[in-house]
Amino acid sequence: MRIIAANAGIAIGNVYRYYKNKDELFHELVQPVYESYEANMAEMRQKISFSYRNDTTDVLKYYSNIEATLIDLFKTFTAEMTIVFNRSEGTKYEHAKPDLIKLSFSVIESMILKARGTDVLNEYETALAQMLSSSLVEGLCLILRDNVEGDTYNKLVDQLLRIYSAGLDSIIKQMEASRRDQTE
Amino acid sequence: MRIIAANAGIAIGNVYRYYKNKDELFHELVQPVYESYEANMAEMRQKISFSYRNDTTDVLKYYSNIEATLIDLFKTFTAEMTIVFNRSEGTKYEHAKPDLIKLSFSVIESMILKARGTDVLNEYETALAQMLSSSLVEGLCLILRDNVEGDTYNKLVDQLLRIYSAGLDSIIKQMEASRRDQTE
Amino acid sequence: MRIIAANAGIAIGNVYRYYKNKDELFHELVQPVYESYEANMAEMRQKISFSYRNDTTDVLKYYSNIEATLIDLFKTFTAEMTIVFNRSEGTKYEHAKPDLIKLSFSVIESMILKARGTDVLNEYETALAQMLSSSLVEGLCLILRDNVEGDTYNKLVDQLLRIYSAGLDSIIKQMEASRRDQTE
Amino acid sequence: MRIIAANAGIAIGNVYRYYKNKDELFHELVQPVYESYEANMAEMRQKISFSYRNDTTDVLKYYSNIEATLIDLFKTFTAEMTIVFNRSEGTKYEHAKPDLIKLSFSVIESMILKARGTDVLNEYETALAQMLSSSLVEGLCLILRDNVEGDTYNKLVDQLLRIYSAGLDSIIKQMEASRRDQTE
DNA sequence: CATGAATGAGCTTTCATTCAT
DNA sequence: TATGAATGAAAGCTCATTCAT
Repeated sequence: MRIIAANAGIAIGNVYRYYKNKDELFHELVQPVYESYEANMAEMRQKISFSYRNDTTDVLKYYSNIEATLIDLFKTFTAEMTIVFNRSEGTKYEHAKPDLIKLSFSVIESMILKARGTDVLNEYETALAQMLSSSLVEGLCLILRDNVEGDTYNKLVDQLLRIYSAGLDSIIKQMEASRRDQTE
Repeated sequence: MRIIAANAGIAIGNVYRYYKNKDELFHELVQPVYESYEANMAEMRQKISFSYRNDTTDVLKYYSNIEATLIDLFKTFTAEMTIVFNRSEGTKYEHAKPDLIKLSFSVIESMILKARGTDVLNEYETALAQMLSSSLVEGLCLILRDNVEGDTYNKLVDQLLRIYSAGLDSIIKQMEASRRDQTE
Repeated sequence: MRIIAANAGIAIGNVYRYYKNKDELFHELVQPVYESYEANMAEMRQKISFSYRNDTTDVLKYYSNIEATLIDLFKTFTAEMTIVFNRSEGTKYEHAKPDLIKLSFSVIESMILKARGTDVLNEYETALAQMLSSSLVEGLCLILRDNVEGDTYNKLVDQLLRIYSAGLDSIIKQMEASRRDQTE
Repeated sequence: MRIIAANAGIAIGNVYRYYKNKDELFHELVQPVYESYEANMAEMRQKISFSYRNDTTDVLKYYSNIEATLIDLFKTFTAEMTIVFNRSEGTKYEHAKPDLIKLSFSVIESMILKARGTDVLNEYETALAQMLSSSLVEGLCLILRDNVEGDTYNKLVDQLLRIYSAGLDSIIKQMEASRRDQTE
């Protein structure tokens, strides 16, 4: 609190005029960004569940959605989003990153289920989907964390998404092939 | 220290019978694992620099090496390696993960340089190589962090490496193509 | 306690077989020496009060008595007596040195009273007697503290007593002279 | 620190606003007084070594110098000087009293050497000079410790110095006499 | 009897928080 | 409103004391 006050160029006591305590200061800072993130997440979930019902499976499209949202948020609130994603253990924001991973997981999951023609993922498939979604999200976080310039941002996110998309494609094809083999 | 003692089910004073202070407890725990990791890193660096001189560029092979080493260490010392990789800010272990990323970076760098026929990466290529190496290492960390069972470990790491390898291949091909275009 | 046990060459726990706690160990060590000292003090007080009544004023004789007693005790129990005289603040032995000083004071006091022909010391005389007695005792303590060899012990104590005795004599004579002046 | 804070009537945390830690509190208190003392000691040493070269041996004069210095310091900083002289074991001030004793010793030593016509003190003479200097210094400390009023201060110190001076004189004469006996 | 691992009260120090000015 | 001196809970650490072996 001393350091925060010093950086703000005000007296320590004065911080408490605007924020009841350290916790409130933290929330007041992160809350609006987090709410914006949550709203976008809800929208994305809806879009994705809609496209399921309409049998569209263009993965890249969903990810582009997520991408645009995140890039926007990160560009505007880099520090806050970094806190939400990487420094929120023990706060109510700690589920932010896991939520994004869950969303990503559900997309990958439905693709695998379609490819395999089954209803439930087996143990390995679950681990695989979990790994892909979390490493992808982690990768996106890294890009956003390390790159200041906007143009590079977009290019790198595109590259990463393309890599994961291609990787997922090949995994799906593999699965479809092995499914045909088993059927014959 | 109180919490550690409580978790260990012993009195706080007793912790100090076995570890001189909080710092020593930390190092005593992490040091041997870290040393093992450093030794493996040194070996990997040698192998990689050797293969450079002999013009072998089978990326997968290097990554398999790194993979095997890390998997071994993480399997045996999951908690300690997690600390070294994710909780070592402000300690002498903090460069462990960056070092691995640097190693990965140098592999990717040399591949790009060969494909482009140049000596130095431009700004975007640097950002790309940085992104690929750090997201790959982060992905490996995630797998190792989240998966207990040994067999799944290996399969997932293989998958991730295959994805990045394929992604890198396509990027390289793209670059070679654009190079030919420029030359003609 | 650890250090004491280590010096004694026994385990820490074993110390508590013989001494209930640190306080008791301290008292058990110092008590007998202190009692011996107290007994001697009582005796000296009696002798001195006896000689008062019999109008003997050979100061040196009383001091020789105190001297012999202290030398004996210090020679036999150097460490313990040093504790009693110099390291007993906050314990029941803390009055040991003040008591000796008081005794010495009472001797000097009675000599001054006789020389001045009065019943009570004035403020300056009190301070003087206090200074002489305490510095003498302190001097004796120093000799006993710093000198190991017995023979030197005695010679130095003799020297110091002679100096203070002569000093006292000259002060007394001064006082008697100024008394005569005032009377005439 | 709790006790110091309690005695000061403030909270423990507040002590650390004014003193970085316990050590600094101690030094901040004692340092200026100690420096003043050291400066005076240096001056005294110079004066004494000068008078040696000029064959003046008026002991009383040197002691008066020391006396005036100490009285001044003790009067102004009674508590601090008491700490420097009696409570400084294990700190950098612990040599303060020994230094004063050494100075006093060197004065007495040179007087004895002159009286004896020798170059080096024998064992007994060393012990005697040591005893006289340390008991004198201790006596001065006692006066300064116990007496608040300034006038009494000076008178008592004068008395003590006169006693030791006279005692030293008689010892010196004794030595000169025994020297003549040996020569004849 | 002897041992030393285990205990926990109490120490110095830090830092979020309060409140008189 | 703004200030920063004052507060005290809690952290790391020490050491006299206990107790199972």
